This record gives sequence, structure tokens and C-alpha cells, in this order.
Amino acid sequence: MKGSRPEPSGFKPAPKAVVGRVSLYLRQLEVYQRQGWATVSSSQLGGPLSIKNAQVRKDLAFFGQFGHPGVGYRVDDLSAAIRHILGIDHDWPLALVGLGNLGRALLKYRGFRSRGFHIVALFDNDPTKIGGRHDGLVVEPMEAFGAVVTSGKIRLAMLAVPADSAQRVADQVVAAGIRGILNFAPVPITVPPQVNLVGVDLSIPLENLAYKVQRTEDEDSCAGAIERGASATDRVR
Amino acid sequence: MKGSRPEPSGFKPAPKAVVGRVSLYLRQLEVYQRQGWATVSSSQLGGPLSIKNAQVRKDLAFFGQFGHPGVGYRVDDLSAAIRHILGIDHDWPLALVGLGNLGRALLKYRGFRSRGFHIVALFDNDPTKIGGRHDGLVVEPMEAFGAVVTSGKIRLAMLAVPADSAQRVADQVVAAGIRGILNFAPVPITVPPQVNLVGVDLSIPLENLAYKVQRTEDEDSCAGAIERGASATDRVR
DNA sequence: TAGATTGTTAATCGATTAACAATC
DNA sequence: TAGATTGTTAATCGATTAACAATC
Repeated sequence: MKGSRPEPSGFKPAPKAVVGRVSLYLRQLEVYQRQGWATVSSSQLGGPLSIKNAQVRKDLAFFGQFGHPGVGYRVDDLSAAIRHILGIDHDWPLALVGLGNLGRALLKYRGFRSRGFHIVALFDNDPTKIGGRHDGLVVEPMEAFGAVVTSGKIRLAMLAVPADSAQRVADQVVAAGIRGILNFAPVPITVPPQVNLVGVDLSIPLENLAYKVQRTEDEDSCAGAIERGASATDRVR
Repeated sequence: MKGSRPEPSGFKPAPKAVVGRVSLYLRQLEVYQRQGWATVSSSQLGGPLSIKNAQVRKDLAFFGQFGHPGVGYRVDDLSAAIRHILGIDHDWPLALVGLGNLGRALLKYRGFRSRGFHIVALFDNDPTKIGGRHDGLVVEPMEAFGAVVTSGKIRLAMLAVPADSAQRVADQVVAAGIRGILNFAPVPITVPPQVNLVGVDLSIPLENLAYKVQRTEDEDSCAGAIERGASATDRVR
């Protein structure tokens, strides 16, 4: 079944960066859709996202031909094409593990449902939470995970559990045959290569932001010496 | 004050990708700290994150010399050094705008506090929410934003507002002189260049995951033709 | 037709990896 | 000392940008 990973000559797998940008294009297309635009150029699509027009065209060309020379891209068509490419032209049932603050917020978050991601099963291993109802779903114990996931044909799981149980829960989820994990626990976890893992640590973007702000303020005040000389001069060995 | 953006010769600004990885190193260091390790090698630090040892050394070397040849990096020292680099060796007061499901979850999220990010002021423009208490803080109307932010020396704001009010709220926040914005609204917003913006759209990583899972399953079944021939053959013009 | 805009090639740029002398 | 591991250079690799013929 797995086999030799054939890689037919001439096929380049889509770079991770491209897939991320394609998601952004979809969001921008939806903005234009709401505004009633029929077509957009690559410049109009990339502009608000600070992405160059050549980049937009090259990214899209990766998946096929969607544009019309002299005209641009038809908003509705491109939007539908991107949904198909990303695999969100159909619903994805999801399992949510962990019903703390974050888990409950994720359960109610509208952004997932509007893209076809539906949470259909809840799990926790806290006895005080098991059996509780949220949005019409009953919290199941982790022991039931395998059976529920199999019968519900669930391929994706979101983990919103504490750091110290993240790896253990991940192992259980992998054992149940899940195909993809979205990990919200603020700790790195490891899974076997056939399972797809995406980590979402909410404090990382915040750290990035703090770094940027700190840096722009350093620039403004003592223009030049960033980080007290650490990298300000070329080190002479 | 702003001036000519001097760029002293010999100074390379840290690439965005490097800063992101440095945040990951910090998390992995904390794992080793909890396990009582005194030193780590670049291989040990990068391994669990699937980052090559050369990459780890190069990333860190960007900010200075932290390692000891033949020994590795001292866990405590490197951890402290990274905190200093990222600007999280001191507390950052934060304003949170929007107290829907996501906003309330962000308010209670432990991951921020443990990194020095403290939400100290809440805002909303829903009259039914203004005046409400959460975690000992009172929800203020947006009109009060400028005054509160100035008196509290708040430089960062988190936006957890609906898509259709995101840009308007961003404009207000910018006008109040905020230096950095973390945008959780699932829509692209634009801000002037002197304001730092980081967007966090929770459904993007989920889309990425769906794409990956879809792709590995395509590979498994009909090994070869991905996306029905779209890019399977080199197009001959 | 003239103007606009695509898909694609070639040129540039930056980021990752491998290798190794220097160091503990 | 021998073994380990750094910081750094050079080589590779991939990603971005500019430019332009083809197209509507």
C-alpha cells in the first residue's frame, strides 16, 4: 500500500510556503467576492497581502492554469479551484481532544465550520468532564477514541490538552489510526512519519510580534547598535 | 526620529524564519530544563524539532556566541539568552479587543502568561459586554482605548473581533499609537508600516493539514497522478 | 487594434546543508 | 591526549523577482 514513493519524473511537490499563501489568496478572494468583483488581476490579489504579482501567478500556475490573459482570474472560479486544491471542497469531520478553555473556544469557533471543518466528537480524560455536553456533543473518555474515530470515519484530530499530557495523548490518537493532528499544546510532540502533524503554539506569533516591536524601537532610539554589539560588527577571527 | 533607516554596513537583520525557529528552540530547551539537563548539543536541540544541527548552530550564531566547543550549550544560559533576544526577559502588558468565545479563551490561556504576556485591559463595542468582569478586569468601550493604552504604557494589542469589524478596530487601535497587533480575525487587514502586524488565522493550519492528509492519501491510492493530471506532465507549449 | 494581463523562462536572491579547522 | 562539538566557510539548493512572448 505505501510502496516506494514513486515521484513520477516531472512532478514537483508543492512547497509548504506555496500552500500557505494559497490559503491567503482564498481569504482575499472571499473579500472580493463579498464586494461583488467578477475578476481580479494577480496584482489586485497579492497587493493587500503584500505579495508580488509574479509570486501570485507562479504559485497558482503550480496547480494548473486558472487565469485569462488580458482579463485576470474569475473570482468565483479561482475560489472554487483553490478549495478543491486544498481539499476543502468537502466536509472534514474532526475529533477534539481536551475541553479546557482553549478546547471549548475551538469548539465554538466559527472560522472552522465556514471552511468545512466540523467537530463531531469530543474527548477528555478528566472524569469530571466526561459525560458533559457541549453544543449537543457528549464528552467521551479517551478509551472510546479508537471506536468512535473508526465508526465516524474521522481522519483529523485537534489536540487542546495540557503540555504534560500532549505526547501521551498524541500516541493514543496515532494508535487509533488518525491521519492528521493539529496540536495546540505548547510543547513539541513527535509522531510517526505517516501521520501529518501541524503545531499551533499561540504564543509563538506573540513572541514574533514582541521581537519585531522591540527591534523597531531599538532602531528608532539608538539607530545602529542592535543587541549591544553582538552582531553589529563583522567578527574578525 | 524615524530618519533614514541607516543599516550600518555589516549588519544583517534576522530573517523571519530564524526568529520563528529560535522560539521553537526555547520550547525544546524548556523540555530539557524540566528533565534536568545541564547542557545540550545542537543535534539534541534540533532533533526533536526535525531541524538539522548545522541549522541550529547557524541560527544561534546569528545573535552571538552561546556554545562551548566540545561541550554544547548550557541549557539555562541559552534559555536566558534566547529570552533576551526575543525581548521576553521582561513582562509585556497587552490589550485584548473582543470578548467573544475566542477572546475569552485567549484571556484565560496560560501559555501567554508563562512567557511574560499579561492581558491588562479588555475592550469591546458591544454594549451588553461593556462593564462586564472577566478575571478581575472590566470590559471598557472602544472609546476609552486611547486613554487606557497611554496611561498603562501598553504597546501590544490582540484583536479577537468578527471579520467585518476587524479593519475598523485595527484603525482605531493604530490611531491610539499601539506598536504591535496580533490579529485573530479571519480576514486580512492593513496597517501603516510603522505598526507591526502578525496575523493568526486558526483555520490556515487546519487547511494545511487537510491538504497534507489529502495528498498522502492520493499518493497511497493512485500513486502518481496527483490532482488529475494538472501538474503530472510537463506542459509542452 | 491597443491595452492589459497571463504563464513561463531566466536571473537574482536567500536559505539550507555539508564540511572542517578551532576549541574544550 | 582522544573525543566531541562548536562557529564559520563554501557548496548546494530552493524560492523570489523581473522580464517578455503569447493571449484575450
